[in-house]
Amino acid sequence: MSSVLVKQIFRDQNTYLNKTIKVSGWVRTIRVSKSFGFIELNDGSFFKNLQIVVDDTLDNFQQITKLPVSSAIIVEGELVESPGANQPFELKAKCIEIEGLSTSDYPLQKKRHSFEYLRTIAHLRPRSNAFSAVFRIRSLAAYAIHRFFQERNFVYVHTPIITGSDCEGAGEMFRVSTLDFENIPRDSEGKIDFSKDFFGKEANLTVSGQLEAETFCMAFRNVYTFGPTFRAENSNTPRHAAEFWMVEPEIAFANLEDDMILAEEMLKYLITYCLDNAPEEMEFFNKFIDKGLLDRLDNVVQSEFGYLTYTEAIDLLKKSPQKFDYPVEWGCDLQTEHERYLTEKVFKKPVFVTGYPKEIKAFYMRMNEDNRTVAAMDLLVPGIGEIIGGSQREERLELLEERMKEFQLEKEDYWWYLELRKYGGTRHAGFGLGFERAIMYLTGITNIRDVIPFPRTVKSAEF
RNA sequence: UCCUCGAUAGCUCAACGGUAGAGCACCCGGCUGUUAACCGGGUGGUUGUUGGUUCGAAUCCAACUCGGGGAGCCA
Repeated sequence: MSSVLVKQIFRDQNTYLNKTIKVSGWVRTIRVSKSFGFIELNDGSFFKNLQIVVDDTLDNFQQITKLPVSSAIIVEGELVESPGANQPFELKAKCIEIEGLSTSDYPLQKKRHSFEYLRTIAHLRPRSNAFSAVFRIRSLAAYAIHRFFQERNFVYVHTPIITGSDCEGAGEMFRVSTLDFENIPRDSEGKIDFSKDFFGKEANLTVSGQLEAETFCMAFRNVYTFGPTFRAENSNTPRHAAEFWMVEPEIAFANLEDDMILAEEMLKYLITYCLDNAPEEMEFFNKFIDKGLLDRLDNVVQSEFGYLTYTEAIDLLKKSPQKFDYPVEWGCDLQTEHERYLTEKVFKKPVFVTGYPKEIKAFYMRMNEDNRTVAAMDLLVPGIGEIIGGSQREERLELLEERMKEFQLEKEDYWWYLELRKYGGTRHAGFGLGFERAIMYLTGITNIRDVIPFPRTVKSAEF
């Protein structure tokens, strides 16, 4: 007899009810009396457990009742309606085979553990309810990203993880090198001789696939990247990791408005997909992690996102009755407290801020008519802050070169990027979505370390 | 990197200058429909590390390590 997945049983119970079936999984908990007992079995396919009823007609009943938590077993029995209130059906075991024993010092107990503790046992935490839910959502969300773009004929580009161009100034980078640290080659000026290194030049882990994505954008029109990204910043916050995943679409013949429409549709698609395909997990988050989660997500899906310009935002903040620690002045970057005020207090939903002063944004962003702001947008969401940053790209070669000069960037280092403007460059735009921040927003989990299977952060790369 | 709070049993916490405790977990026993099952008993500690103050330190002080929260940087 072949095994049935617990998810199949829950989704299609009429097919299996009153039939003899076989399931396999791990013991989450056992409750026993003298001659009968209950096992909660989780087989990994589904968030919920299947209740197994055992009694002393089983020839290994004594052994079964003493199984340590997390033992792996194979159960054959009849699926029947359950008289208990907490489950619609249960499996009356006829035969239980022990696949793999656990031991009584198994660290996960059947009570609530702190996220801090679970982080110290990252190899076991996917077996807990919360992380089982988080990582199934992460998987579904990744799939939803691909579906969203593929349905719209976007081409998925694998931009390089190792990059030779120190582009963008998007952040501190991790160096990639095979040089012998004990014996570093030097040139005649005493500087490190990277011509002796593996790539014959300095190389780093990517901080963004955007510049490479733009090359494919000019060939495939609409493209996206989805992969790991690295920042070597000494950030110690619940929202930053050294290794994280980013989604970066890039669209041709498009302006900033098209970019924002795409971002809004993508986020709504992502939320809807997870609500539709993992209702049990989403209910769990709503019940145990963040009581207002489902209401908030529903609100996001239903409502139009807010829009305002940076200049309007500054005016709003200046008129605000709320006192801020940092002064508000046109030309300054918005502080976290300002962003939170806008998205949490004023709009109470996701809000796009556009048209930032050129001095505080990257060189590739398109100059506006006023010659002092650029066509940039940040999407701010309640509880997380900035979740998306994007812009229309500067397609006018002279203006782009001028901006690079202001940023003291060498034209030669960006020769291929500049050629995109030379050979039939078009209006184009794109954005970056922090995948983990999206997962945090979807689940209500407040620490990025708890939405990454094995998080890498400052002073931490265990597992 | 800065500010701030914390570290006591496997886990979550109490004890706040005078013999280190509870709940859960775990072990033993009981229980014929449990739901973080229940009832009875038991095991379990160099109080993060190092140094200092004191007759006496989990408790006061200092440094370090690690962790939480806030800020900066950003996604």
